[in-house]
Amino acid sequence: MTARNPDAARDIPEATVARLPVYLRALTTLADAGTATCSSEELAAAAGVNSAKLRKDLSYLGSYGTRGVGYDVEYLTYQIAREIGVTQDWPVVIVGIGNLGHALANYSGFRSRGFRVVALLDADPRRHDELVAGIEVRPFDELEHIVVESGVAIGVIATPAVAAQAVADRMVAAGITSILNFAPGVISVPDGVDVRKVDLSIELQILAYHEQRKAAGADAREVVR
Amino acid sequence: MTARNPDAARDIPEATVARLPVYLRALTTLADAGTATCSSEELAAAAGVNSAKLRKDLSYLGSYGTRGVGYDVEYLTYQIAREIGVTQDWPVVIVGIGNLGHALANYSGFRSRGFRVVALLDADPRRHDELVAGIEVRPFDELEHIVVESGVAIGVIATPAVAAQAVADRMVAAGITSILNFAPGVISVPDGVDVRKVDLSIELQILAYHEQRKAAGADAREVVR
DNA sequence: TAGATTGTTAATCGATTAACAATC
DNA sequence: TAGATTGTTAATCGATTAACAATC
Repeated sequence: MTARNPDAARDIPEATVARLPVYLRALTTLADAGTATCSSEELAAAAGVNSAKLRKDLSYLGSYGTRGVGYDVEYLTYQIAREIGVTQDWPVVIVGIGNLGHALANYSGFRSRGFRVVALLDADPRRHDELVAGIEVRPFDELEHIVVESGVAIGVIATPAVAAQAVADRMVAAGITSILNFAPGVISVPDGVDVRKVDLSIELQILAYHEQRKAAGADAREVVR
Repeated sequence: MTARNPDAARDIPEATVARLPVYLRALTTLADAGTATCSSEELAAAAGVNSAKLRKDLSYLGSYGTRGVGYDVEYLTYQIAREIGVTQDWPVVIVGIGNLGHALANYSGFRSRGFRVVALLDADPRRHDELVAGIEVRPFDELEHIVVESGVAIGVIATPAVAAQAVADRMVAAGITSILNFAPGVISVPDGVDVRKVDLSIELQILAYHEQRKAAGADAREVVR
């Protein structure tokens, strides 16, 4: 291996990192619409942020725009993709091929956005050998083997909550260092392993909180009227 | 309607609101394990945050703990549920019954966490009358009717990206004021409507960014060795 | 050159954290 | 009372934003 990307150490704020994929998606939309160049104002609108924030975010990556002109869509797309690390595909395993696992395996955006599903694993023998999105479902015990063979660094957990911690432990032991967890509840992992969590009912509850306050305001106005 | 919840106006920071559902989940876990009382330290551990943050968050709701003792699990559960607004069920419609819509409709955590799926809608006639999770899939055109009849305030979009904006527009016109969007891409809505977005490939790209930096560090160490 | 737009500065705002007085 | 733990304060840290000098 060679020494590369020496400025990878330059640290980009976490809030900015979380928006880079949003910019990438917005740039793709612009490119599909035939746009070759865009201003920070246009790109910000497409991404749903304000332009000051966009420019500040991009400034952490470097100077990829032209004053008075804007950004070259293709060039900026490449620079952001490179910074995120999705100029090549990352091999991914999905564990838990229930309803959600099916949906994830079939998600076509995967491939086009820097990821390649190399294996679908499930502990239930009744699911084995089934084809999902053209990929055979294999026993969970093959995890270690697959991680080593395919150089998998990222794992997706789509199991029921009770199984999630055990799956995470096995993933970490096998060498996986990034986990996307769709199972409800907290999983704990050693330092150096990143976990991101997607929880449907948490998202809905956050909406419910705001919804309740809107309703409370409406009630109050109703009473006054 | 009666005037209620006068302190609903007291504003709770957004970061705190986003964690309240996490605390609720952690409390449920503790209750299931038979725990009647817990310290901020224990609850924080179960929720995956530090205890100072937990206490600060809870302080926005009121004083529901006992110094020297801790929190009564059942009482705190109720107080947080009340604050979030999930002491009764919110009716929800899901639009787009593909793989993901199926998974969402079948998600059992829905019902137990304050939500009730009242309708599944899809624009494709071939999906109509199909039963998903015991609920009949109905034409998208019934949206307005269902929203009014069932008093739906929260809508879930699980359609392909191209349809998402049109669905959102119809939802807003029908009176929905909170949207959970699983379709990739930005949707725009008027002020007063809340949108939360769940995007699989964005989550994976955030993991990829950190993964790449771990790999870069390993490379550098490799070269030095 | 004149107009446009970036990249950066500096002020402001919000979130986190440690420490500890209050109090059970 | 002594020990434990909350609720709050205040300091710190990180994120957002407006404004504008730099520059195409």
